[in-house]
Amino acid sequence: MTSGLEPTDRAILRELSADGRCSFTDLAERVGLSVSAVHQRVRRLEQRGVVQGYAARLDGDQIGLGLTAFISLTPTDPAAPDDYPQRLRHLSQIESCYSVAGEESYILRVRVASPAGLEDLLRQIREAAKVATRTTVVLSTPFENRAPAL
Amino acid sequence: MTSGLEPTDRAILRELSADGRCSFTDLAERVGLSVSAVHQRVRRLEQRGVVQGYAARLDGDQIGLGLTAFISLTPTDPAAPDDYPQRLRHLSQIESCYSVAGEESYILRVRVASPAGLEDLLRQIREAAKVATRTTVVLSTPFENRAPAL
DNA sequence: AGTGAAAGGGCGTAGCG
DNA sequence: CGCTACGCCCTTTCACT
Repeated sequence: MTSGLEPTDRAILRELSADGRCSFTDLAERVGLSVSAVHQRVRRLEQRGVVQGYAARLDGDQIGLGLTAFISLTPTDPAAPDDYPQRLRHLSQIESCYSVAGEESYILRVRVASPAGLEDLLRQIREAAKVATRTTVVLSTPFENRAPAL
Repeated sequence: MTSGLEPTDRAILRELSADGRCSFTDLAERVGLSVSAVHQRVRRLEQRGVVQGYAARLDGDQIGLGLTAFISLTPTDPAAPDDYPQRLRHLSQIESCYSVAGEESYILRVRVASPAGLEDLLRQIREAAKVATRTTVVLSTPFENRAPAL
């Protein structure tokens, strides 16, 4: 049980992680298979949900979202129902939401335009979810979202 | 100064964030432009570095990397040079590396197969970078890497 | 499950408004 | 900077192995 994934599929996933817009023709060449065989395998990987989708990676500075931060959430009312993701989903500045073990309950990764935008977002988060927040500002990002080790 | 980005470009980026493999023909239809005009704009966005690339989003469980964690780094030797990203880059389990303000110096997002894999990775990180680590294990991921608010 | 061929459509460059 | 035009390449399917 290595992960129920064949070497060929892993090679395909490696390529698509590095270049999500790679053509089937190139893909076929790189993994040493015919075009139609690769096509079939990619469709199966998509249907099984191994490939959940494709996304462009954008430069935060250039799209006017130059400030990244991590926000840890601690519930203020221990009796409240745990529906925080639902309560926070509408805030589009929150790009990722993780439920975690440890002192805090959730970790959010957010992107905003400025300190003022961060202040505003924190206010909205506290209001929507009734939580205490702890914020860690990102100064720079040496690397991000690298391709996983397949 | 909204961000030096035209509404049309923002529309294109929104589409490519949601579906990175979207054809130029579809893209043109959705943003209300001709195919070649869209093509030209996308090329410019790529050249300017606004679009840094395209990647497939993979299901961690199904690729044998079902355990995600955040690892905070604190230097043990205050006099050591700050070249931690260089020292850690070769560890492919580390998908993201952020330099942060606050008590710790760096936050890493990592993906491993199991608790044993996490233990092994922590050992390698301490060895390579001479740092103290604080690890927060992810229990579940309500949402991740959503398209930014353009 | 992989191959090869064939039909259809998208890609990408060119030239012009 | 956007549109039309056109040739090439890629995508997608099908019958065969």
